[in-house]
Amino acid sequence: MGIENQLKTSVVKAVKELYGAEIALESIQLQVTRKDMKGDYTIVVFPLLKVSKKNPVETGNELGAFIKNDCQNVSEFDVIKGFLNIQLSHAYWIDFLNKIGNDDSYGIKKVTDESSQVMIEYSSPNTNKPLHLGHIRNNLLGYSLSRIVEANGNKVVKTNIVNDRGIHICKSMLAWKKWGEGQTPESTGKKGDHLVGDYYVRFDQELKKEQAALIADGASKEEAEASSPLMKEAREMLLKWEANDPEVYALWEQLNKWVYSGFATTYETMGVDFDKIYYESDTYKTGRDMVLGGVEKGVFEKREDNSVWADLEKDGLDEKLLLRADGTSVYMTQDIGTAKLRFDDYKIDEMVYVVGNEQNYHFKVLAILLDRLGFDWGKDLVHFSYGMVELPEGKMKSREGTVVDADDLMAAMIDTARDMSKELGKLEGYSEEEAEKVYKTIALGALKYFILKVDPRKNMTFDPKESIDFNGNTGPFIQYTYARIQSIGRKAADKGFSIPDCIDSTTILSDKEVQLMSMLANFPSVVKEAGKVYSPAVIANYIYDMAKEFNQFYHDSPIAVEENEAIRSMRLFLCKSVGQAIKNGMWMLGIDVPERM
RNA sequence: GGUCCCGUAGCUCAGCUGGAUAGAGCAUCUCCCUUCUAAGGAGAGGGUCUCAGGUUCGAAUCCUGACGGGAUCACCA
Repeated sequence: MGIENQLKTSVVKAVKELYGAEIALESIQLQVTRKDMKGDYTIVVFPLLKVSKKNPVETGNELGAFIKNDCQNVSEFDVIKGFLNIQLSHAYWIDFLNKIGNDDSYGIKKVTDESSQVMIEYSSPNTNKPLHLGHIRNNLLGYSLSRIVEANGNKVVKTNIVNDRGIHICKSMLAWKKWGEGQTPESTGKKGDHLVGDYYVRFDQELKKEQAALIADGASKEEAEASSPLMKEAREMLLKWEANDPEVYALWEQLNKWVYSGFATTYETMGVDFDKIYYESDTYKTGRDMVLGGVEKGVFEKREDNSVWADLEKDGLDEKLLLRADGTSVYMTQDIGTAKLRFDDYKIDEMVYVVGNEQNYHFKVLAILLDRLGFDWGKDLVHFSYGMVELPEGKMKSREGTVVDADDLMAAMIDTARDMSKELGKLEGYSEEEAEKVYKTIALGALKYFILKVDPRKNMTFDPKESIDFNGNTGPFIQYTYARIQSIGRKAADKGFSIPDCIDSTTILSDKEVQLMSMLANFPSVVKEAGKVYSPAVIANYIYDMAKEFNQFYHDSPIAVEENEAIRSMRLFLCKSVGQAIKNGMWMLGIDVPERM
């Protein structure tokens, strides 16, 4: 039985014996004691006054005395106002540390054959332009989420749906064909996704020019948009693509190949990956079949013009188009098809979509539609809805060139990490290659932590200047703490001290040491909470607190240089445990920790 | 206009299943490297938790309303 339940059980017993009342275990308010107060756990006595019929302090004292007597792990208690603060014995904490100290996967539950399987969709890029800051948040959240879900003992399938089809793709294809002069990533030395992205921008520029010319000739804005030859050409290209025109198809394949190789590099740098990638070009037809099947089953309605609709009025929503009059699919159709294929491929107990909150409505509708089509999990699908990333000067707008490119951002941060590291002279003795690896670890750690530490559902402001700061509440601060712990281990080894496998139960502990152990003890429940609310931020803030706490301990307690052997051993063992928890927590964020920095 | 989300220090954010004196980081100002990594530690200043009601022994946290900001309501994706 865990300590929290021991304490609660003891309270129930106390209430019964002292006041003759039966209370439910769950009704007891037990919390971790505030850091600035003496004690490890706190029982809030206010709710118990009804049965004790005494004042808070008196009740607290009576309960405290009983519990101290009843529960052997309790060594002290004191009552402040209506709060009963309980202190556990040092022997309890040492026993706790001995239990977890040698567990490399502390905080991470084992995945077994019986575990549920959770599919997590994230990233989902368009193949007409490179990844930007918004995608970074998506990718980091999705990846971290997959780790957190796994750490909670679930099997995870990471998946990506690539939006490789549609008019936007044709725009870059057309522009490259018209003005590309056969340029390739090799001939330009450009990453494939950037090259294709350039032509997407080019299309937009040329289109604007064309429309401006039409308007100058007296056409209205609407007329200009409707009659633009470029747009017409793009639409024709889409039709040809759908009809499998060999030339268009070959062009599409070539540009996509470039984009995919560009994306692969970006994903690699970012440190994310997928177990299974779906392509919209493969799923949209299935979606169309599903919708037509729905018409036959009578759950959708076909109109005179051949368009297909879902009536969502009884769900309090509007009508939703599922197939256009010309039979082509829309966004929703594709998601239905993708869902079908996924469920054919995997046994999925839970489906999580990591998609921005601007699509809340879309997923609300999707859940209803999947449910109507007979997917058991349809109405239970999880839309992990995260907020937008804004810049200090406002929203990112691709047309105004205020988009922060993912590759540029990561490269800039690696440069900063390199400069700073060299200036501090921390990596002397490392080869160029080893040092580069550390720079990258630090840079990506800073970026990932910066983004993951904020509550995912909130909009966040990304200040490039601030993200490059490696001091304070940052990824590098935590990485540094980890590196420090490793350094202590090396120092101890140099002096011929080894880290013990367990420590003696009579060792005396300082308040700070108990505080650290108590924080370590919370790790599993933090992981559980993060999994429940799908929030990497919960993990991030927890590790930060732990690192901060450790640095205070480090500052005023000698560890490897401590003279007393029992204390030195205990501290080394504690260091190791904290290091492991930091490493595992960072793993859940998808952040690596360096041995030196 | 309907629906949904957000509003906490100058800035960026924690805290929100109701509990003790509302916490960090950045920025500003002090101090600490002849003990293990100063990417660190200690301290100071900075708050009517948007506002107004309500529920409660107790509200930043729950409820209602207002104000401010955002998203969405396409035969776009």
